[in-house]
Amino acid sequence: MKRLGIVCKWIDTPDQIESVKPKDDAKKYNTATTTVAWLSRQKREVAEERLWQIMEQNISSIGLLISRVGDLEPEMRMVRLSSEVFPCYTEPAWRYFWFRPDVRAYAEKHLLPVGDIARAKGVRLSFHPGPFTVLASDRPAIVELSIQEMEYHADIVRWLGFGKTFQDFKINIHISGKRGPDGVRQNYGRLSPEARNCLTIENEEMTYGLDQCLGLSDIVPIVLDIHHHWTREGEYIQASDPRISRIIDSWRGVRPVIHYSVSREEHLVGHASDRLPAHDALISSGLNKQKLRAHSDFYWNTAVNSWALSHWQWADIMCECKSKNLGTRQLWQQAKNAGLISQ
DNA sequence: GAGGGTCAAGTCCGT
DNA sequence: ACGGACTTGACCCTC
Repeated sequence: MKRLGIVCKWIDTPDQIESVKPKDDAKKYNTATTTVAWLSRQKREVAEERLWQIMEQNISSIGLLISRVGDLEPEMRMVRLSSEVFPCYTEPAWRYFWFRPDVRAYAEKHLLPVGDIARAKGVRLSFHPGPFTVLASDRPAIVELSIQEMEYHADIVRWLGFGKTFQDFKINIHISGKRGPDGVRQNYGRLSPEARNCLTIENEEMTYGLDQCLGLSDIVPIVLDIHHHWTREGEYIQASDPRISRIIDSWRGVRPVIHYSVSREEHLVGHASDRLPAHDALISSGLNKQKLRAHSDFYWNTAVNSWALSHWQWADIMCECKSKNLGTRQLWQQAKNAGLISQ
């Protein structure tokens, strides 16, 4: 099955890109969170009560989200879960809460049925820990926190009943740190088996591009972000490119996932929506890479969409647009119109 | 309820 | 030095 994925959030209308209001129906599909600052201002009892309530609410919301995604057309049954399922899990002041036996017992009991929904409905799941997760950092303390962050995600994966086989669930991060690919390689061995089963590495727009990521392809699958690659190299990489077969090999038989986003339309003033933007012309017109990085709300350029869909033959496509499921459906519709979806 | 300030964390680029 | 981009815009508080 070929899939297009949805990232982290469910919305019903474009105005919810900004924010989902408390009484919006979409609220129930999305995770709640809190802040360290707010928790620290409360009495311990109040703070713990809030964390417990968020735990219950978020287990419910990811269950509803996965279930809803599982009712979509088969080609859209893929969703990235927000990292905020259990907020402050790796925050030193509140970590103790999440390691309380009663909290873990609750998580274990109630997350497994959520994972069962995903398995029953064929929903492909993933996480994308935040940019603070830097296994290749040259600062040892950051590496420690990053391993904790990976293990936080791995705990949830395990409770959901995944992480048992290679890439039954994806936890994707960047290289990012000064130690580069070797830093990832060295710390890879410190991860739990479940975290290692899930780990993938994605190419960045600025620092570590596809070629450097491919240096890790013997231990970890490579997630190609085609927009990052375009931003960094100015190249519309083609499915026939030899590097693609190296990426496919890194997934060892599992269908790869790539990421697809497009630059914001307002940064490409007056650009036709049916032509591929020319990277060199944009840069020489004074647009910097910073501007090219920012993700659009919708998939406004049909030519870029067609190029992205040309990769669908070999990979599932995670749709990183601000309009979330609305943008995923937009791309799905273009795929259907192009005859890429049967019936 | 709306609006504005605040929010754990790394790393980079551009001003 | 600092804002903003990536990662999840949501929460909290005041009016």
